[in-house]
Amino acid sequence: MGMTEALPTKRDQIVDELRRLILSGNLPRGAKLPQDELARQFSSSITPVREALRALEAENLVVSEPRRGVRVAGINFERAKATYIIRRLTESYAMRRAAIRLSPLELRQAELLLDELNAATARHDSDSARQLNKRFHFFFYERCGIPSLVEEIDVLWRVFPWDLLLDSPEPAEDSETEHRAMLEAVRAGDAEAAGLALEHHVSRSFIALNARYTGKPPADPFDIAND
Amino acid sequence: MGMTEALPTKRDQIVDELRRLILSGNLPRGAKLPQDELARQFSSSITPVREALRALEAENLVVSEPRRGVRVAGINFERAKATYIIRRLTESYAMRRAAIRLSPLELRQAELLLDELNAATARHDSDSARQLNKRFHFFFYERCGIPSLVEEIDVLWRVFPWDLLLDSPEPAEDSETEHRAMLEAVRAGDAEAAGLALEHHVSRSFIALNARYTGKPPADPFDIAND
DNA sequence: TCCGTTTCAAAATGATACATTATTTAGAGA
DNA sequence: TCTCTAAATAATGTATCATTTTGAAACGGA
Repeated sequence: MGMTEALPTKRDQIVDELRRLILSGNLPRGAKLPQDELARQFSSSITPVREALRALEAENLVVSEPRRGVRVAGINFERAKATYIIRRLTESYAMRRAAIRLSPLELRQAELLLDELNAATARHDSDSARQLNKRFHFFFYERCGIPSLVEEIDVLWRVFPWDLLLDSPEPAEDSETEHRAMLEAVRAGDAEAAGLALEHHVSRSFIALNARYTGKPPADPFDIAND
Repeated sequence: MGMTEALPTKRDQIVDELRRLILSGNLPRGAKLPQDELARQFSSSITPVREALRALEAENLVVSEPRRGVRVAGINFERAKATYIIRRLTESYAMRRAAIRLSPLELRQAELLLDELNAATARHDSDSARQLNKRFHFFFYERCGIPSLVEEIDVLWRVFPWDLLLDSPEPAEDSETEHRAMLEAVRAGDAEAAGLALEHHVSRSFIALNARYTGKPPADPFDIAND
């Protein structure tokens, strides 16, 4: 077979694993990341570790002070807010495009995905749920007709501080309802409704986070007149 | 004084210098970047060079194929398209917010900036023109009330492949008309009109680029039904 | 000549070891 | 307890080497 096998280098494996550990909350914000210890844990020499840390530094996932080492980057709520705003704008645009491009078969596949996701949520399998949530969202985005845009949205998801949401998981019913609304809007071929459903989904998520962090009343922070 | 002196490491110097060389065009797109040669040129060992290349890779300034080395990133028209889309969405949102926040004094300042910009364009001072263009745009964005969002827009402008526009500069009259439209919409306090004016500005720029690169008729690529 | 295979050199990756420098910690002395 | 000093710690940088892969050159048969 002409399959070109992906040959991941050790440094890439370390980058991916560290990113996963950070975003999943296993490595708390501010934790020190000593090269020799990482090398031991990843069964490698320090050379790939040092390269991996530079890559993560450029992603703003870790911060480095010269000669003092590298730490997991602290929470930057303001940055998270900007990411939410850009996610909301960009993903709703992709959603509008996808809404008029999905075939009936693909719609059925999306529905099956949603069922899987809801099942995982119901049995509190948060690992599967998160994975399926991403697959459900990207099932639409990937059909927006602009691959490079999907790539950029993927970057937004990768750098998104998911661990912010860890301690107080989102209300499952809300998410379920919103996902269903997105699906139904797409089924109806209503691009505008699909885009709005996604905007509402992202907004509601941020409003909850915002209220928890700032203690402010849940006014819509996306309203151009607010803040 | 409690000034903490910045102590640049060698790898940071290499990152900065390579970035400068790439963005200034001294290192052409696609050029190979062999570690040992770079080490020689920067009078360092290979280790700092390898770390520097990882950082630049995360910035998308260079691309690396495993076991095949690192090259200066080539022009990626598809990626430029995604950047245009995200710019259009994000900057028009910032513009809408700014439109209801500018004071009469600031409006006057914006007008003076625009006069300066038009003057620079008229005398074909493209360096000043580009700088003033950015100042004019960001004069609004910076008043949207969300600093972190401005930061992200700034990243979009920094990563933007401006050299794509080098050989055929934009029609100056179009830009001038559109800038004026933005300003007048803000003067009227019409957030929606200001946002739309900016969307039109970005769209028109991309349509021209798109036509030149793909030879396609100038259908609006932002229309969700197109492509 | 054209095409595929073999061989070989170059380069990236990874592993060690060590020097240098700055930070942190521990401890002695006040 | 506080401060200063000294050792330990850790990051940075240098130097070499082994391994693996790629790219190209050499080779040989159709």
